[in-house]
Amino acid sequence: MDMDDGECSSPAAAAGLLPLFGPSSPAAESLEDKVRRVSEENRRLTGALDAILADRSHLRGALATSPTPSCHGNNAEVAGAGVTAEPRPRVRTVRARAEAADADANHLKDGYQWRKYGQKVTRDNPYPRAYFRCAYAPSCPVKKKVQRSAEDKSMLVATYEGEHNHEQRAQSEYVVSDASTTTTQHQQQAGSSLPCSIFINSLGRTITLGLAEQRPGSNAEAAAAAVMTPEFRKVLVEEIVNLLKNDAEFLESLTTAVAARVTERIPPEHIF
DNA sequence: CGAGTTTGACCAGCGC
DNA sequence: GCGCTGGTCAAACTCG
Repeated sequence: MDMDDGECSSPAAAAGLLPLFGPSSPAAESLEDKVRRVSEENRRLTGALDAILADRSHLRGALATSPTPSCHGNNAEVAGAGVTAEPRPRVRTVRARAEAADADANHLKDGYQWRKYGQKVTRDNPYPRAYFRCAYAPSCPVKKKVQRSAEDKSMLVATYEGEHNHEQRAQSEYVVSDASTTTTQHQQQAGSSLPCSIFINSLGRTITLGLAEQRPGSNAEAAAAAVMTPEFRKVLVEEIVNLLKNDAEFLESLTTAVAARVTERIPPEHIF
């Protein structure tokens, strides 16, 4: 998904144009126009998602037919989610394409500082798994496991465990979607939780979508079917739209682009 | 010299 | 009980 809009930062945007999503939008663009454009954007995103989902379908197929991968250790910890009433550490799985600088090390930039405390070669993956703790706050309970995908070595799979008890976002990268809990819950809570992860990198103008790792005992085919439903895709698009609305950099770029478009349409005689 | 990383050892959980 | 596996520890090492 190409989010690169080119160089579009401007002093006007920095000075603060009228808010695009606010109640006092300029009359230059009618509400219907805005709705139409948002709908078009929605369709465009849906199309892009179709392509992504199609690309993932063969992986899901392999997942459904192969013997349960990664069915020990950390995943076993997750396997009980939903079975017991005990609160468990929040577990999120994020897949992201490794940047060139990260290609050698199992580093996945997510805005937090991490300290590596271990590395292990696991049975199902020839690539070593790295273990990280949050280095920002010693008391922060969050842990992260990063391992290169065995299927696509350019993909890094990061598993986050727990919640940060502090605020520290050093970069404009947000890990947004929750890939925790069981597949059953994904299906039941399709309106609030997606069985995949979304990784938005505003700096690189990229969005990476990834399916969550299948948990032991989950029905991979059912999960794949759930992913392909129009409801899921609608929820996914809504999630992305919400995320982009909250992304200051994206909003700034969008505002600037819209301002430029509006300026183009203003007759020269109306420009001082 | 201090902070961060590496890596072998150790421990706990699980299945047989 | 034993072996296998993932997770963690901590001493040694590296780097700025």
